[in-house]
Amino acid sequence: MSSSTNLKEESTPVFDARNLELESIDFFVRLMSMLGMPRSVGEIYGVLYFSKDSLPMDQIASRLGISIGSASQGLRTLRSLKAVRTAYVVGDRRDHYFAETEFRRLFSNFIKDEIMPHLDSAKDRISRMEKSLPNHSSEEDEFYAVRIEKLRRLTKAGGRLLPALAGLLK
Amino acid sequence: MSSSTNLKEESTPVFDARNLELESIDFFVRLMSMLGMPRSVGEIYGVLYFSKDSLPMDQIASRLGISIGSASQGLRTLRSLKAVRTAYVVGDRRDHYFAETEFRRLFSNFIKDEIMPHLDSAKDRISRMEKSLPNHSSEEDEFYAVRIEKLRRLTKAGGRLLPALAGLLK
DNA sequence: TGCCTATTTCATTTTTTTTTGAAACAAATG
DNA sequence: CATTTGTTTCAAAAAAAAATGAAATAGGCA
Repeated sequence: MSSSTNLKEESTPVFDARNLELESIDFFVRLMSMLGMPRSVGEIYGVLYFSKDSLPMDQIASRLGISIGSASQGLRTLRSLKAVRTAYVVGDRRDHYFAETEFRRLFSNFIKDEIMPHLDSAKDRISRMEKSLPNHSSEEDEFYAVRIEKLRRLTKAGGRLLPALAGLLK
Repeated sequence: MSSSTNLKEESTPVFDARNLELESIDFFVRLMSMLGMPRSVGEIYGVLYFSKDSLPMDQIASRLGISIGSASQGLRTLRSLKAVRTAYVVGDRRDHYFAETEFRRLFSNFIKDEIMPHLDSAKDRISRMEKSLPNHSSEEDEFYAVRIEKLRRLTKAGGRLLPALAGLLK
C-alpha cells in the first residue's frame, strides 16, 4: 500500500534492526529461563543487548509491551546481577540503562549470588545428616556413610568447579 | 507417654534413618529445583538415594504422601535422565526402583538432554541474526556485528565447557 | 516549599506449572 | 478369559510464579 518498499532487489537490502532485536529478545528469554529467571528479565536484557544508546525504563517497557512495574522489578534483578548499568544523560532525570556484555563477569556474579549460597547451606545439611548416624559405625551403616560422603564430594566439586567455569568463559 | 524413649544418654544414641531420609529429601528437592525440576522429582530421588533396598512406586508415593500419578510422572522423568533404574524382585510384579548415584553420569545426561538442545537452537538463532545485518558492513553496523560475534563465542564456549564440566565431576 | 516526574512497592490478577484422582490400559494370575 | 493388581494418562484442581496497575515514595526543580 504505502511507500516503504525497498526498490533494490538484494538478499538483505536494508538493515532490519527490529528483527535483530526480536531475535535477541528470544535468545535471552530462553537463556535466562534456563537460569531460572522470569521472562521479563530476559526480554529487558534482550532489548538492551542490541541497543546502541542506553534506554530509560519507560522506553524499555513500552518497547516490550510490559508494565512499568515489571520493568522496574526486572531491572532491579539485572542490576543486582550487574547485568545492566546506568548511564547519566544530560538534561534527563531518568536513569538510562545499558547492558553489561562481558559474559564472564555476568556468569561469575550469577554463580556467586545464585548458586554459592545454596552450596553453603547444602554443607550444613550434610553435617546434619552425619549426626543421624551412630558414632561407632557398624558394617551395617557403612552404606549410609558412603552415600553421605558422596554428597560431600559433590558439593565440594561444585564449589570448586563452578567459579572456575566462569573464569574459563572468556 | 509411651515406651519408645532411649534409656542411654548419648549424643547420637540411635540410628535415625527417618531423619536422614528427610534431610536427603530436602537436599535433593533443592538441588533438583535449581536444575528446573519439579519438587516431586527431587522428593523421589531423595527417598531412593538413602534407601538400601529398591522400592516400588506405591511405597515411594505413600512414604512421601504424594499421589501415584505424581510418582509415576516423577519416575518417568528420573528414568529418562537415567537417575533411577529398576531392579527385578522375585515374586513381585511391581517395578522396584533404586537411585543411580554416580553424579558424573547424571550430570552428563542432564547436560546432553536438557542443555545441548537449547545450545543447538541458539546457533540457528545467531545465524538468523546475521541475516538482519547488511552484507557490506559500514562502520555504523560494526556495533551489531561485534555483539553477534560475542553471542557466537558464548554459545561455542558453552558447548565445549559444559560437557567437559560433567567429566571433571567425580 | 510545593509541584511534577520518575521509580518502587505491593495487593490483586493473570498465567504457568505441578499435582491430583479417576479412568484407561496392561499384564500377570488363577 | 475374567479378575486382580500395577502403571500410565490426562482433564481438572491446586499451587506457585510472574505481571499488572495503582498507590506510595523519592527526589529534583521552579
